[in-house]
Amino acid sequence: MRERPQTSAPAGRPAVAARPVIRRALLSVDIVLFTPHGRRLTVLLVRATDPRARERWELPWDAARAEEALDVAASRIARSALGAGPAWTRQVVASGGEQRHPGETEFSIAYLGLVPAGTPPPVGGEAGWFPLDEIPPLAPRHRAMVDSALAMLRLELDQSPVAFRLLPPTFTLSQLQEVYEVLLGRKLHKASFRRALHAAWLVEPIDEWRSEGRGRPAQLFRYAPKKRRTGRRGVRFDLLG
Amino acid sequence: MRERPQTSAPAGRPAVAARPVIRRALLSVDIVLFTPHGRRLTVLLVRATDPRARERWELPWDAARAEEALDVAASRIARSALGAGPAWTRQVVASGGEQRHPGETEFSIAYLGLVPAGTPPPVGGEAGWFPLDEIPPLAPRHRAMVDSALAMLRLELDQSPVAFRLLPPTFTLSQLQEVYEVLLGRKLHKASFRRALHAAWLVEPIDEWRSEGRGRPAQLFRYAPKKRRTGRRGVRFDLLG
DNA sequence: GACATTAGTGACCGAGTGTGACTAATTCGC
DNA sequence: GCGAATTAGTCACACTCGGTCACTAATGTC
Repeated sequence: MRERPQTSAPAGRPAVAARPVIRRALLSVDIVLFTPHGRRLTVLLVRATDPRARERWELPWDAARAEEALDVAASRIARSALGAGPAWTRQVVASGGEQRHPGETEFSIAYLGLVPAGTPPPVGGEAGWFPLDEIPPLAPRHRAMVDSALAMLRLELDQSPVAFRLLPPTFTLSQLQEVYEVLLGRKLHKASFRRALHAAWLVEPIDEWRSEGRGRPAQLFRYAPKKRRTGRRGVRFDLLG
Repeated sequence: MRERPQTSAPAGRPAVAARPVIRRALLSVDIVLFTPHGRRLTVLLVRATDPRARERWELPWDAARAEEALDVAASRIARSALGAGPAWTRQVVASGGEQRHPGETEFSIAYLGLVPAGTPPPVGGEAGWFPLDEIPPLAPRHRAMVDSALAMLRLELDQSPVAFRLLPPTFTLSQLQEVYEVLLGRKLHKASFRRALHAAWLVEPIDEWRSEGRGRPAQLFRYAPKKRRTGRRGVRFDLLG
């Protein structure tokens, strides 16, 4: 049980006890927006809103609003930073006061968002897409959010069909595989990828082919999940140490 | 980019601009404490701290404190509710105002904690362990936290060696398997379980046997992780639909 | 038409997993 | 004492899954 309000007597309970008075906290919602850029994954950063440090970059963020759900806030902040909303969002982690936040907020809730390839950053150099290995120095809490968001994204990749949200309604399997490779940050073997995809009944071919430059034309597919996987695996002990 | 503070001029930036004024929010930290009770998993609930609804149950919670890290707060709240600290904690989810919280806080950060079997609830009927299928009605946000915490616990089971924290330093493999079964909520096959455990190099036998009632005595083991698994799996498409 | 390039599939192999059956060592009931 | 019951522990088989190589197919380039 949590600590009692000081008004409650140690032995009995007073007939009318006051509710505990809770101090209000500074709480931000921050979003890590990813988009593929060629074969690299990039993160959206904006110029610091603190006018005393305009040369610094930071993740898009805003204060949490009591009347607004957290995921709605994340989408709003993304739309506000980018013009368009993300194709998918997910909560990543909440962090407290031990690491500095650019807005000096006490607590922050980080979201992850995916944006389709080709979405331009807004005008005027106030925002930009940064490849993962070229991210400028960030406030510690924002730096940790980027790392956590990337880990969460890769965990989520084989749980939900997030990759399809980065593609147009019809796509080739090579396009799909490239999206997975960019998000995972590693190459996949073509035959393995297609075998797993086939077993999952996630896509269906349509009667169209697309020829892109040289090479054999590729059949187009569309996202059409059919079966549910039972997926009853045993214990896996996938530990690291 | 997020909305500008109203003090910044629409065209240029004033020479000295004020930082955006952020409204403070009511933020709680709530903890879902699990412990095995026989072959069932149970959750710790305490009497509502709101004196106007003492007959209701709720999860242990308290307001977040700016000077205290969130995981430290979760441990403190657990210790305050139970006397002893949990063997392991993990952040589960942050939730906003759409669901009611018993303390009427605007935002909450839920933690999950594991407590070794046999830890008694504190005196006086102010707290109790409830089996998962006998949980009394809770505030909507707390009900959702319990469900999320259980899902998170099961996800985490094959990622980190959490089950070992519920056991004494030496244990039999049947004990270990039973802990996994209680946490997962389903039976496991003995041979599969031991084969996977052996492959993961997590335990080592010690030169002691324990006889519990009838049946062949079981060898004792201790947690002693040896190797690191490479664990490079391909894409898995473990979707539900 | 030879070649490069991209798409797509088949087949093999080894590792991993679900499962039933078996042996081993103890207590309980008689 | 002795068999039945009970729990511990292992083995072996079948099947699946995932990594890999090799091959065919269809296009553009020269």
